[in-house]
Amino acid sequence: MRLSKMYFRTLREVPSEAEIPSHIWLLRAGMIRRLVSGVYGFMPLGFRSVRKIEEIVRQEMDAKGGQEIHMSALQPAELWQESGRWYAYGPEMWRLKDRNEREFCLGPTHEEIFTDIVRNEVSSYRQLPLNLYQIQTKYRDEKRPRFGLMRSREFVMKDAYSFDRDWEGLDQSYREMYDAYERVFKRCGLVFRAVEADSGAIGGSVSHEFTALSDVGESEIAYCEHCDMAATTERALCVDDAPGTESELPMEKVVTPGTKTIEEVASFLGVGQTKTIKALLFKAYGKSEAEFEYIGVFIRGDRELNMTKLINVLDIPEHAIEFADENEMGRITGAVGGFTGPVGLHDCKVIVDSELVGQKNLVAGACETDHHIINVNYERDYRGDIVTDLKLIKAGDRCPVCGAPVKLARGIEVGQVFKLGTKYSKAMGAYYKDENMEDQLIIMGCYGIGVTRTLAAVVEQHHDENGIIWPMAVAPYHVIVTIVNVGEEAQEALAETIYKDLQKAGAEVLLDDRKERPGVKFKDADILGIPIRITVGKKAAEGVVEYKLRKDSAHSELSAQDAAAQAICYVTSELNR
RNA sequence: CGGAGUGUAGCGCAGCUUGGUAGCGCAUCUGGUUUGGGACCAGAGGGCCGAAGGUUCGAAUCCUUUCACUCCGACCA
Repeated sequence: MRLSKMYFRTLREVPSEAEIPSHIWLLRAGMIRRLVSGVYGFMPLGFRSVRKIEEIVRQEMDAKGGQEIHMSALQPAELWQESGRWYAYGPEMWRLKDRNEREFCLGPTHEEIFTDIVRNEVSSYRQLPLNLYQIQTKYRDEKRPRFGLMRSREFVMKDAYSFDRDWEGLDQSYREMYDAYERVFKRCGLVFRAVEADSGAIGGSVSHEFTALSDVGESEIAYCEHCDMAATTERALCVDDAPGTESELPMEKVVTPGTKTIEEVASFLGVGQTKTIKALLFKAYGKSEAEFEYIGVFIRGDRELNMTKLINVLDIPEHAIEFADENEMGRITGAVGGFTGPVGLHDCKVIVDSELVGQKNLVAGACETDHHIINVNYERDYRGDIVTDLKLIKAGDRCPVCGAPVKLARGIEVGQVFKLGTKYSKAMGAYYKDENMEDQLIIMGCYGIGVTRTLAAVVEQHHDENGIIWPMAVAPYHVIVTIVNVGEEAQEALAETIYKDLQKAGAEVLLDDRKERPGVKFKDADILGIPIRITVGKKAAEGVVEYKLRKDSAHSELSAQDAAAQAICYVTSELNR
């Protein structure tokens, strides 16, 4: 492709909408363009890279026996009502009606649709196992679209669904997808880690998230350097501190004026935050706005609540719970916010973090404004309707597997795999007949890769202060041949020769034949991040060119033939890594 | 959704406090000189100042309402 003919424009300045490197460079390289918040279009160069990722995904899916299909993004509400997710999915689902007022959504994911297809077509155990996938546009009306392709409202996703006879089959399918994912992300040039994850709105029991490590990532993982433990922080189990050994002292109400926060209470009473109880009052909805209950949650004062653990134990969708407001708090506790405690709390479900059970003589709110109670002990003074781990893991906490201190890291969630089990087959009636002509539920798994997010993650990990540095496998082109001075016949002729030779040898080549000054071309080549740069300049008459890799600063002078040969060799070796 | 901020030419911004009918850099077009890391000179085109109301002789500027966008928090591929 000749740059003089290509539809692209690099930007000299950083658009004000962009904050993080992937967003900045994809915009500046002219690869993407925003339509509205969270919705982007792909320009020729950007779309080529998207297709490269898709192709890698296809190859790895097909290698595991996956079969590609393509379902509509437009989905009827009925299927979602069958699975129960029409309500559970919440406001993130993009809903619409047709002219007859029939309800639809733009698919945020496709479990229902694939289950529906399969229940109608699969009837015998002989048709299983089955793995179907698609690469398709998904819609999620995100609360807060952010960071360009990182969190967008329209995005390209590969979603695969496995259908097995039994749990052993699912284990096998899951393992194969897991392997395929490792290959996909490795081929894309990502540094990533597979970690245990919560299954969230998708459901199921076991799940792993593939996280491309990056400081700008929105996903946080906890891992251990002494064992294999690695999990998202929302999933990671926490180890309770050892129980206190001191004897239980009698409770005593004390006056603590204006001490609303844990810090204030602890410093007012001169105790550590580990000797306090943090109280959080929530309002949780059932199936409708009218049906709700109040939930009092108690954890040790120095801990943070893990919201995911809470909604999991309550078995409600995330959008069905909110903090109680000041009026409700007053009604339930009889005090203003900041003085809620578990002792004498009525009309409210009480959920207690397991760690509190063993801790002795703690400080808690007295459910009376400006008062706390000291020497509060579990069992003797209060009990929970539910006692479970509700803590958010933090750096330095003990590893739940081996006890060593855990570390935290940030990353971009580029893929996730789930063992769904029978969640959808049961709700939607997807059965097969076994050897004895008996109906059996199909056992399902589902597997997603954020294709466009992967593109952003690649840029996030592969750039410098001058622009993108594409890994060969996802680069829009392999080589860029720059004519330093268009108009000089020797340069033009030699560049044309190299351009055609490289193309004949199978390389994807850009020829910068624009009537621009050299500086402009070099800057653009850096921004675009094409892995190999061949510069045809002053020594063209002698048949000599410069050969340089985008990732290196040094270049070498070679004959045109040698440069072309070296380029082909490098492309081949990189693609086969 | 809560909090903060911003909407002025394709992009980045100034002007707004103290109203007087819109400007700078980049980009674009023309001519010329340049040509190894985002050139220079001369000239030109391009904006219902986010939208709607209001105040005023007069509004980008003041007031009200609204929409959009970005950032910080809770959620996901």
